[in-house]
Amino acid sequence: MKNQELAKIFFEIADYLEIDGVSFKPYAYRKVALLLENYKEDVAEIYRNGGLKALEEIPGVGEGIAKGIEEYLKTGRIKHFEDLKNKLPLKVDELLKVEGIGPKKIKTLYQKLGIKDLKDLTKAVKAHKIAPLFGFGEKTEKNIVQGLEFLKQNKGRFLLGDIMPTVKEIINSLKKQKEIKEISVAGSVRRQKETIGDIDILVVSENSKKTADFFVNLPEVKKVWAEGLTKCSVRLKMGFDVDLRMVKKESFGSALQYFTGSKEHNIATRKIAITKGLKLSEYGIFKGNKQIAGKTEEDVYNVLGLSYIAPELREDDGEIKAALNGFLPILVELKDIKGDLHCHSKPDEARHSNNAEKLIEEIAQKAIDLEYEYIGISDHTKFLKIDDGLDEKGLLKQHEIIEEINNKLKKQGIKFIILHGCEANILNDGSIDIKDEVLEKLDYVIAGVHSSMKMGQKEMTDRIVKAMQNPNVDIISHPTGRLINEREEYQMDFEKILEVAKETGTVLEINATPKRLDLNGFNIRRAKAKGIKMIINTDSHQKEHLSFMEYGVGQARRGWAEKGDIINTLSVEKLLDYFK
DNA sequence: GCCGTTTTCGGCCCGACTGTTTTCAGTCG
Repeated sequence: MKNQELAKIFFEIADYLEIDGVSFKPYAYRKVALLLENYKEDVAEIYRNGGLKALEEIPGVGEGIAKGIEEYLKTGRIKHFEDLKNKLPLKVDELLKVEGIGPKKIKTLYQKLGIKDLKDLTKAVKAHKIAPLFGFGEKTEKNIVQGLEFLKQNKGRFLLGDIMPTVKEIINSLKKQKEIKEISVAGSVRRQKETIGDIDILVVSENSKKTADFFVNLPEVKKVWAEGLTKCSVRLKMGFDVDLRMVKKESFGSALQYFTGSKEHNIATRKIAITKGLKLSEYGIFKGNKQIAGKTEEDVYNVLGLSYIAPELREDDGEIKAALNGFLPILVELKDIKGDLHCHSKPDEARHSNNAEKLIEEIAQKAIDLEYEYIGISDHTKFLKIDDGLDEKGLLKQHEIIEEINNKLKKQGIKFIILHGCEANILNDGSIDIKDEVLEKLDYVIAGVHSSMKMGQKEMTDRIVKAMQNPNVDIISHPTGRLINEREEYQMDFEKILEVAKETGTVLEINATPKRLDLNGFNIRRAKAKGIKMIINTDSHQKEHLSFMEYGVGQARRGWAEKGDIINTLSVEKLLDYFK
């Protein structure tokens, strides 16, 4: 899609304009770039169908940007952008990543020292050329050194699922402190973003000094950046930073709203405040000097004339309008989930063990502890030899084992059932690696791509379409194949996949494994818009992984999914009915 | 450059902190 390419260009144009001291235009370009990054329709398609006029229908796109898009689609470049680059031949995006330097400093550094990229900058600080510059100084130079150092060792953002257990531990430790009256995590963790930069925790404390001391001395803490009565910053042993912010009781709601973000959502809410003659900040909503709201988030939204917006929706992507009109979805919740259908019973370390029955019983017990009504065993199949995939014979044997365990549970009077499925392989030609007469005997069939992931768009689309058209295939696992920070999505026509899923009633998986989260929020929203049913599965390879469910639910919520969109909120009878 | 239940022109989010200044610009979240 040209969307991403254009988004990148518009972000860079915004940076260049900012360096050039142009005001307001950067804001306009960034807004469009942000929108295009995740825009559901291909701009090339929009232009083909409706020309410039259609482009201007896109929110944030006016005459100027529409012409820019047209020029790029026709010639592959935008003259305005090329001119800016020629005027200031810098690696802007690279330099902006250095903490402490922004557009203005970049311009000075280029004009006075000819610094064009990180390499030049590193050389300049080593030669102590920065400090003597007008408007700079010793401290600034030192900060740049630190910024460069951090950039070098910074491995990028952390996976939500990797940091969440630690965050919960810290919150629980803090909750036990008597002087803490209110506590919540904020930031992108609260919005359930798939990757996280750092953590913000908000508290109301009756004894800030005591709370601060307790926090910086937690066993998870490796290094303390700052300790104060309103803010403490630490780095954890795991490598990410946590800020504890202590706020006043009467501002807790507005502070939580502010620190939860997103930034774009905050800007939008503040603009609404302005139209009502009010001012919204992290301290509250003010009419003149008088605070009229701020104790709870609900108050903040209500005073703005909005219904309460769940944190997962706060991306300025339509939620404000929906809240104004009372059209917000009632999002699916973890407690709505009645079972998990993607569980492997052959954990890596026990791949060749003979106690299959015991392993399945353990998974079932874990699911019972989670108050599920059912669990589905879905091991890999024979094409994946390295994963000890089951062949037809193995699947039938497993079927008997599961039946036995179910009988045992029944005798014990436990109202819980183990369903039997598999995660079969979609081969290159779209066929399934297990015979249909065996697939038919299973309660359900998941099919997924596990090989030849780099095939071309048409081939891959045809391959998955053919699998969905197999009447025995109920669910497509991790539909796009992406691995966060590791691997891109398959090349495929996702719109086409969605259409065929709708036609065939195929369920698309929301895979809750932290590095997958596939479908992600964006694609979930596209699928929902088409009326496609989804299922949230953990793809667990050991029983502890069943707890990944919360991250899948988080993505579903980011994708505006409601209970009715997710089939594992159904009772087992209705679920099996659906598969039929 | 975009946009309009305040405007087709005149606006465009808010506050804290830092480091450089001597009242403030730049950066960050």
